[in-house]
Amino acid sequence: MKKAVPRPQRDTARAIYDAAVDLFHEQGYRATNLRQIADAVGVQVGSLYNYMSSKERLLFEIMRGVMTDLVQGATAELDGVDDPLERVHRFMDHSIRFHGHRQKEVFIGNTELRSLSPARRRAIVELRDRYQALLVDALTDAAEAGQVAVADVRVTAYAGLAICSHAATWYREGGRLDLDEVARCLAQSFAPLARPVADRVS
Amino acid sequence: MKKAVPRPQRDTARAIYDAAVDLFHEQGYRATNLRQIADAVGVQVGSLYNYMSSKERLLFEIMRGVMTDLVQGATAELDGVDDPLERVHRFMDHSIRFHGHRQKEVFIGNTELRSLSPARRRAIVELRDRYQALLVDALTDAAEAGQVAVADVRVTAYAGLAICSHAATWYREGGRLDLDEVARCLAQSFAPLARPVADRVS
DNA sequence: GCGGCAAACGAACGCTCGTTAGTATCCGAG
DNA sequence: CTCGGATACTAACGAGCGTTCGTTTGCCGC
Repeated sequence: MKKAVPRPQRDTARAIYDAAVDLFHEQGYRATNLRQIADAVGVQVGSLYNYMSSKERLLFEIMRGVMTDLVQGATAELDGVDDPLERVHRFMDHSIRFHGHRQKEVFIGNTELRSLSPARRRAIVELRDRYQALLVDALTDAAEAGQVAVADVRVTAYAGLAICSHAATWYREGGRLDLDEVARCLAQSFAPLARPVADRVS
Repeated sequence: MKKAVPRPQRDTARAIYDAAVDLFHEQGYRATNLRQIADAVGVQVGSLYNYMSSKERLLFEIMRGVMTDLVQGATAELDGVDDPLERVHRFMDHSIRFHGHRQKEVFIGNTELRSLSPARRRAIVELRDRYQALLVDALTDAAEAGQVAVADVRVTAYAGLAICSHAATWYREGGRLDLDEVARCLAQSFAPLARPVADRVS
């Protein structure tokens, strides 16, 4: 009677992941129900449970995946770079690009922390803290080396992180500027990386 | 049998508003149910409807209130100030303070746009656009006057706005720094407002 | 004192949602 | 050819939620 035929060549697990990313990004985790995800995949609700153990677990996988990639990417980017200010620059550049490329997942990661159980939230927060520490440390070194003058390293770092994560909310691929230009302009908007403007009036 | 006694001197409408701000901020709009709000107020669920027409309307009132105050406050702050760069400075300073003082409401305003019906969302977006335009315009003037060198005015403005709104997510009253210090440090982290550091290496 | 109104109560409705269970179908290994 | 494991389907449960409704209570002006 009904076609319980698995579509050939279809990776359902991946399709579920992608649909969840899209919908969580568009509507938020709480506002998205599993029937919407099932529809997007082209499957019945119950079938989702062949691939996941719970809705919250699905959210967690998304967040852990993107945060892990973010930490590893930034760490790799800084590897072998000694100059502190250059480290700050690399961090910002990589972060902005990452937030542009994986904007939906990053946005979910920044937004849905509250939707996780305490234990899972703790795991994500730990990744986030490791990521943020990379900038705080680089900035601290740069300040000690006299490369930048900041009133407070931690607060300044928050400003830099804000610039990066905010990009995930407004950047659109194919927009007026490409990611290269956006990354350059945003990085320069962060005071420690601003080129000294010789001709600046006062 | 039951005490249907209105507590004397109690402004229930205000109590509902305050409880909603707290809970929406802590848990998000979707994750908060009216029974929690009623509990916080000390009232039964049904009684809430003596003061509001719907849950979404309550959210809308919160968002409209804070966004209106933000636009008006920033506009007043810039009134009579002619120097473009000074306008940028005033905007940032006021915004950061506002985001610190009314962090819960502002956070809700930045976060729960998705939870509004299209018509209500449009009203809030319009307020937000007016607020953002203040910075974009000031920055444009400053660039044209040669006071700052920016690769792209709009993107640079987004960086400034990011710094302000992000403050609502991490600033805590009574923390290591008071709001004055935070405002000064954050504003200086925004490149157009960074003091030229004469002794900066390279 | 009495009538009316504001404000609160308790109970219920109707719907949505995450999750589970039992069953059917297909494919590949033996 | 047949058996078993993936994978999908249908159906349902049970809890939670926003909202409505009829009733009750107490205060205030007449």
